[in-house]
Amino acid sequence: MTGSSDKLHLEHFVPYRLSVLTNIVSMSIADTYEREFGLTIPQWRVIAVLARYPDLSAIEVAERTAMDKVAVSRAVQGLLAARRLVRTYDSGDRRRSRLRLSTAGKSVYTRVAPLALDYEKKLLDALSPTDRKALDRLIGRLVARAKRLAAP
Amino acid sequence: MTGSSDKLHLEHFVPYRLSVLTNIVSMSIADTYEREFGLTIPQWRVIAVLARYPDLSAIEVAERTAMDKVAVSRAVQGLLAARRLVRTYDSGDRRRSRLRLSTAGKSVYTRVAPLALDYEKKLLDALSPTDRKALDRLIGRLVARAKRLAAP
DNA sequence: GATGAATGGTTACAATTGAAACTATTCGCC
DNA sequence: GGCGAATAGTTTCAATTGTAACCATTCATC
Repeated sequence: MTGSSDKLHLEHFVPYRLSVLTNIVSMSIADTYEREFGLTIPQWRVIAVLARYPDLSAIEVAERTAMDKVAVSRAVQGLLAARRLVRTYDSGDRRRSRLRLSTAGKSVYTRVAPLALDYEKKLLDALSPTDRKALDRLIGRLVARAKRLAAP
Repeated sequence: MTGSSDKLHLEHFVPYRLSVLTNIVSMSIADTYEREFGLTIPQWRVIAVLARYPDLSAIEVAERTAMDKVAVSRAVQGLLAARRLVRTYDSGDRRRSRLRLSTAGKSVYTRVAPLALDYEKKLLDALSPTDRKALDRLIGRLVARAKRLAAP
């Protein structure tokens, strides 16, 4: 019994479709952040996580943003140069940085966060409340599964 | 009435979660294709679409793979160098190429396609049949909406 | 308390990607 | 049939990203 699923059509292949969706979404967002705030997406992620959890180290930021430490290091450099971040070092372990938003950084956050939520809202307006819940659950399950499949 | 949705938590922000999911999936796939077949993802997309629709031009390939013409040009170069593709030119319009898989290219396709479908199957095993249908529908709607939001 | 392994973070270099300019050909129009 | 605009595809150069090597500091063990 050979279902339609055993022939490969790119336009029905889930990894491809996810990639197309994510690209469109990420590019829309990146455009806005870059144009209006001079922020890259990695920089925005760092700001978002530090707004909620101040005084994380770079590695802790990496864990919470799904970025690697090099990406965090570069995002932090940019934000420091723009004076949107203040960096000190842990007195107990001088390898560890402590990162927090400057006043300017907080201001960027309070201006960008509503835009981000607004975009998300507009995107999810395509779905019914039930579908929104389903999407959330599906993404969670797929991430868990994809991680397990990638593990070895 | 301020629901939980008006504070931004990266870990619940749909564009972020989509990006994380897509990265994990794409990297798993890219690893396999690269390691076992020396194929990049753009190259794989070109092969997949030409397996189904032979004799497309580069621009037609671009339309069907959501890639831009530069990405297609580079993928085609790699595939030509590996002798996995044959290129001729349209006799009526000599700007247009006609691309088709060589014997070697077809052989790559028949070996990669089952792996791709198998990965997709394993990924979707995390979901019930109902959820799989739902995912398909949700992705479709989100793509349509994201395109409209990006349009202006 | 010295010494090698581990950790936090940065830097350097190569590979990938994106944007714009470029070539070749064809189309539209007079 | 000639001339400017448009199209197919490539190339070039800069910017981004990935990988590995690299410091500095701390930890574990002796």
